[in-house]
Amino acid sequence: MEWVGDRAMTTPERVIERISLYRRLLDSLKGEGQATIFSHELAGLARGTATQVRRDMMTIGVTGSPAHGYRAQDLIDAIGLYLDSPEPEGVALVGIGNLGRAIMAFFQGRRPNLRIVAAFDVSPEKVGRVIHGCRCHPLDDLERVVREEGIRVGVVAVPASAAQDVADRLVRGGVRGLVNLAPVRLHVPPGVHTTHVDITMSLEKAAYFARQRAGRKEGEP
Amino acid sequence: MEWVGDRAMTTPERVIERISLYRRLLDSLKGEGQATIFSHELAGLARGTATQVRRDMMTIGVTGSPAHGYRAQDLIDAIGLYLDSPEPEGVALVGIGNLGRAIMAFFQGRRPNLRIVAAFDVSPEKVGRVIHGCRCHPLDDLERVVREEGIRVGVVAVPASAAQDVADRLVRGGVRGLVNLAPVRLHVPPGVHTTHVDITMSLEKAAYFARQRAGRKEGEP
DNA sequence: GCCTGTGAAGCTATTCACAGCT
DNA sequence: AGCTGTGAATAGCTTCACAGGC
Repeated sequence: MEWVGDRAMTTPERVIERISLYRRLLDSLKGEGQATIFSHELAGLARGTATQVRRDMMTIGVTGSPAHGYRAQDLIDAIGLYLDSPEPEGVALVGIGNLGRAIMAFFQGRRPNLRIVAAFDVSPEKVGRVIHGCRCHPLDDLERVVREEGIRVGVVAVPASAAQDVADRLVRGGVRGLVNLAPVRLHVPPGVHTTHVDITMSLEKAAYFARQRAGRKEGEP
Repeated sequence: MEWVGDRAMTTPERVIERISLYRRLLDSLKGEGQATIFSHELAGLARGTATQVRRDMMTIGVTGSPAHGYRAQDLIDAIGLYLDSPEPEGVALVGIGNLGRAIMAFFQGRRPNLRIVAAFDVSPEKVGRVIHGCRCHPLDDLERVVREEGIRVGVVAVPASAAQDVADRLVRGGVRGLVNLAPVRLHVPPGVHTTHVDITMSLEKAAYFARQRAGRKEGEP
């Protein structure tokens, strides 16, 4: 984090999104044995511009060399330092329907520092089971478990009608960051961050822009 | 749509996202019998500002009255005119895992104009079945079916390793708008729009912003 | 040459501020 | 008084352009 005077310069969301993406790209790159990368290469993978990549590198304090570009490991480390919490962080997942299970499956051992450690559902037949290595609790225990485990991040994967109630409980339990997958806008107190993942909206958007074809030669989305 | 000369003024993504959201909010509002709405009310629901709502109204060409605000039905109609295709539009969904099924379930009769009409999967035991009223085809038929049905919008809900291949097939079949749920960046030819829905990224972002504490200061050059 | 790092310029999106209406 | 519609101002983000280094 950068500071100006005694005020924290909070990094823009867009930058956080991009460096999260960079890390994933670099991870898979490293699997292929590539040790260094130029800004224009990373830009190509991330579908951005080289200048923007270099700006982002400035933001996270990484510096490369004109001869070889950036060392992939440097980037990964710097991004980790920038994005991750120093200690492992637990995530609560609420709603173990198809969506919830998809998220669990996907997150399985993906980032060691950010693990789904508790799941919640109203459905009694899911409670008590262990899905993808994660214990399932009844919804009524949400606030207590979240507080006891010191969980600060929650994922809302319940139907729209239940989303606000679930968010309220999570916040009461101490959660400060939410990912909401329900197609509603949550109301949360100041100091709690929520990012909305709205698949309906994305589909409508894609349909709209699909119908905007016949654009001139200009290429980039 | 606005035009400048003979060139389409393409509406910014952000605006499309917001008006899609407005419509959903208005739909549920109408269910409760509210016929008119002020900009500040809609802004409250959408977590935006009243000015921004009024700007968006300008964009889609809706005008309200100082006395009663906007007529909800006017807004819904105008948004439909702006966002929706004149004829019903089919969507192809690729990947019938948890994520794909969640999307199907959610979209069930949601927007009459935008329906998932074909699903695809590699897994033989899914093929041939009808899930959520939608026929499941083998992946090999993707290009043919998409072309035959004139499908222009596709949803990629397959594992990361398969996403680019699926996207290529969709595009070859004639798709011009993609929603990608896999955690990779797709490479598509100019003229094809893709919107990325990246749950991993959202989670990392939420975790980052949840942690607004006085952390380390970035130091050594 | 081709690269990085970065001040400055250029754009885009959002907000301000106020005229005009009811 | 309270609201809409909107030019003007502002804030935020991206790209340009070039100095400096291999």
